[in-house]
Amino acid sequence: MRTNNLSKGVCPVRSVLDGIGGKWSILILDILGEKGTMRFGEINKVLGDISQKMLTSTLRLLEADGIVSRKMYAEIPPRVEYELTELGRDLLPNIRNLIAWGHKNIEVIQRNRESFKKNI
Amino acid sequence: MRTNNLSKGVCPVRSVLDGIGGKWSILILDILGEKGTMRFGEINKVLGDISQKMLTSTLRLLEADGIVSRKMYAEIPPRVEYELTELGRDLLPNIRNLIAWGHKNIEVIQRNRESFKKNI
DNA sequence: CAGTATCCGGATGGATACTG
DNA sequence: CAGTATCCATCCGGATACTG
Repeated sequence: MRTNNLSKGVCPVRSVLDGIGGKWSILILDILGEKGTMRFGEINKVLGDISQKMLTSTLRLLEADGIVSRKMYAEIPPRVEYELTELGRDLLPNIRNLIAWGHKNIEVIQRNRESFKKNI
Repeated sequence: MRTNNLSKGVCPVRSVLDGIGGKWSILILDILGEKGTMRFGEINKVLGDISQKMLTSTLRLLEADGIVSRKMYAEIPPRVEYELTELGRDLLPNIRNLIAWGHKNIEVIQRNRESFKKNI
């Protein structure tokens, strides 16, 4: 399926993974998968320490890939709702597995990091 | 399990995901999982367009987490071999699933990106 | 061979102010 | 409310040169 050359031109999967490999994408997908539909401010609040700028650009990226949908309501004040598309819901289990793995192994990894620091 | 607050202090899983969320980590884990044991130069060659610097630092990061092991042989010229640890092999299926998902949906995503660009 | 050291440009990401 | 625009510091990552 894959050749033994992973350079960018030969392995286009990299461009896909780059999209969801961003600093915030996984978190956003996870929380959207859990809540179903969320407003901009709601996501912003749940994530806690993301800036408006990063949230906007990450949502745009996911929207461009067709992983997240964006619905704007012509109201005052404006309301914008985000949710996973079918593609996004298909991706979700993979994300969830990764997060679950992280949870399961977080103590081990933190110990590994500690002992690695000492053996320098 | 998880609260509704994903900020860094509250959700330590983020630090774990940050490690494997690097630009090259997924690729390296995948290829190591396939080949079993690889030398530095071999990985460098397969990845094609990674710099020595990035390969070194990514390998160090994965090593610190205990996901990759590093064995150095006192020879001239030196030989260093990398392979997945048990923890790394446990992580591998998740990585593989993500890559498989990327392969499966790459055409759709590329089309989505195209049409998104036009509708601006 | 498998790195380390250094330099450097560009991308990333935060803070702030402003707008429909 | 949900952004956009701008400025700015930091980090990322490539190129190059050097070393055990």
